[in-house]
Amino acid sequence: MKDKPISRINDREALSRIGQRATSQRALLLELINEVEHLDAGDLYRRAKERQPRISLSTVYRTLQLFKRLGLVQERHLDKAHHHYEARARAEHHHLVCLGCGKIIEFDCPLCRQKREDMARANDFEITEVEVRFAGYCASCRKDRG
Amino acid sequence: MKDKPISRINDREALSRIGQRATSQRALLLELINEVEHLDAGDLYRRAKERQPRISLSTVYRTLQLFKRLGLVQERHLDKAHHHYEARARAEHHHLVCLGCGKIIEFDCPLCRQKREDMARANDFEITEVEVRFAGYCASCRKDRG
DNA sequence: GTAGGTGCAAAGTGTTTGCATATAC
DNA sequence: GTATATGCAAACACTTTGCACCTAC
Repeated sequence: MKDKPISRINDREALSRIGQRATSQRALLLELINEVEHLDAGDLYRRAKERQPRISLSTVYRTLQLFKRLGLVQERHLDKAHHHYEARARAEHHHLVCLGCGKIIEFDCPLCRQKREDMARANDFEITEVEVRFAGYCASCRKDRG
Repeated sequence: MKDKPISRINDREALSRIGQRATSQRALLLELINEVEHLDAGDLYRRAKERQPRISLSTVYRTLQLFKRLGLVQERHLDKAHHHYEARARAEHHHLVCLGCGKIIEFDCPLCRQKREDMARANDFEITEVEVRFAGYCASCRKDRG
């Protein structure tokens, strides 16, 4: 089990520090996003409801938009159906996804970081999002498919 | 303007050669996909309708699924709202997207090809999809935002 | 002639929005 | 007290599906 970011005392405080109203919903969602990886809005809603049964799905969506705007989370496109979100504090990393079982393996790619620099310079772009996604089938899913 | 793949005589023939019924709708859609890049289902539908006004959106979706299954097109996630499709015959390449004006710059990345190999070997994966997406703001959109 | 494809309308998803109520500050 | 966030339900956009008719082979 991973440690929470040590710099954060608690989520309400983190919110007010950046000038946002610290509602219980926002604090809870921020906590969940920092605890669990690759959640989509539905996952987040289900988990949030366990602790705060009256929370609504629209609040989850609105809060995710807010967090995205604040740079607290990053949106990922790991499968076609939904967006996944992960805490932005984490180091840049990428995803290898199994299309059979949905397993996600994270990896680092220094070469991609280099490529990003090169592309930004060559095209006079300010690059703010990087997404490298490999997908396929893991060993055991390959076995199952024959 | 790019040449069509030279190996293809015409799209009806291409379809029957792979054992699929060569309907006029399929031939038209195949042609459009080979002509224009990064179309989404809606674009494709609108363009197809110009030449075949009775074609339906469900046919477009169903045909895209078929083509995907046959490996004729590849699905891309260039923005959140829709999937984009491109002809698979083309060499592996990636996308730099401007979040301001939507401009798409394609690029090649030999280093990513290398990384793909490494990841496949290290994790015993068969990697079938590779997606590298950089997004940000081009020079003129940066100017507009101040 | 028959298996399979098409068009249409209806149903499904995931996501956004309008509005009255509730809450943080 | 007031500006802002929430919950709910309704609206949206994209995609899929059921079914009767049509078409390629």
